Amino acid sequence: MDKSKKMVEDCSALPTGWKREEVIRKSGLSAGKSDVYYYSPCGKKFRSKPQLARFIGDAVDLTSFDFRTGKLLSSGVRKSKRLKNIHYDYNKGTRHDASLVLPIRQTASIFKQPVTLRTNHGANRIKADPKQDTKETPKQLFWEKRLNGLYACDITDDMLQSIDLPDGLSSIGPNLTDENLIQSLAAALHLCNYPIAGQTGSQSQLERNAGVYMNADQPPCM
DNA sequence: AATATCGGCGC
DNA sequence: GCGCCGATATT
Repeated sequence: MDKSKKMVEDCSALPTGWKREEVIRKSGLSAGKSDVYYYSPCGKKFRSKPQLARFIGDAVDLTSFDFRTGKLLSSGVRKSKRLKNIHYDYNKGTRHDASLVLPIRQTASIFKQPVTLRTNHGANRIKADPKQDTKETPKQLFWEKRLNGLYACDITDDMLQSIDLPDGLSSIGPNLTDENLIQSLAAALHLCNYPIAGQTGSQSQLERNAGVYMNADQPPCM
């Protein structure tokens, strides 16, 4: 068989590193029919959607994934590349950005990997409703830096102007741009059901060791 | 033995 | 008709 490069293309609907291959049957009764295969980043070959689903588990929701075409099947798929990480949750009727599903580390591996987490020390935790407090999920510090370089746009693909940072608000943390802080605040307002108060630790503490003194539940600002 | 390819069952 | 996977061919 052909040892040169196979016709294997990157699959946009799956994590980076996954490949898709389509081979046409050239003989037999089913000549002309095609078979579709996928290759995981570690090289394992998959030849059916059930087989694929068993390996990726809950990491990716494949209900809207069409195995044959390799694309997300929905009535109106956005063609913009900027939106390719955004999937639609048909159960809840809400959009989900992969970068906002925080506790899952984003790697090329098909296996879910544990994320090293920092638990908030009780002393510097923001006071919150006890009922909601039990349901809180841990976050990575400065996770919103992953939002850098992403922009909102309207249906005509025109970029929306980001709003300016209000006076009296300063960002805390390494290389955090004003725009990134805006994104962080917007995400906090969207995701949190408790007051957004910013950081409460002293400035010098935060500068010295953000890993210890930062409150990951609050945006990196004060 | 491992992999590529086609057959064909079952939904 | 087609997805899926067993059966068979190929290396």
